[in-house]
Amino acid sequence: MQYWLMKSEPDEFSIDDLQGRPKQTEHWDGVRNYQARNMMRDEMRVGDQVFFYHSNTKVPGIVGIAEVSREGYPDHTAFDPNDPHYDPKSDPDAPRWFMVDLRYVRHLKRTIPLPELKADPALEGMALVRRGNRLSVMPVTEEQWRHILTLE
DNA sequence: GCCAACGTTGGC
DNA sequence: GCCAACGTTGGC
Repeated sequence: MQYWLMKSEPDEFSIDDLQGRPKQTEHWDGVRNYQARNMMRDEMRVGDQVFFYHSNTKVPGIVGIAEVSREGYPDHTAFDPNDPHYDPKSDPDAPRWFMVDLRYVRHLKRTIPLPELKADPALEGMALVRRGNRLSVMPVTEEQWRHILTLE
């Protein structure tokens, strides 16, 4: 069992959107960063637990939990010229970008705001709180996972 | 809306 | 292979 954190702008796709999808499941498309791509393509496994993080919003923070329901497969939005995430360099025969499917698990009892995560000594070293971090998919250790759940 | 941090692109 | 220019992310 592995743990992850994935960011989304709630104006684009929120945890409420995920909860409202058929089977409470949606594919996580549009990631165009190689580090994040590699984790989705190579490392994430069905059943892995994911913190759902809202970025670029009034109160950025962890809002809930999802789980991986399908392992990495090609991100088809890269093939569609009409899609905002279109990438002409991604070929269906040699896809450059990958995604996973996530299934909604639950909301946290409250949003754990970013400043609180940053101020927490137990979370020092977590990728999320490192300066200038822009990764949209990152690993979370089991210790960090458990600790964050004590904060809700 | 501003802007720091960072990744990518492309000229050389 | 270097690095300046540029675009994007995302907190504030």
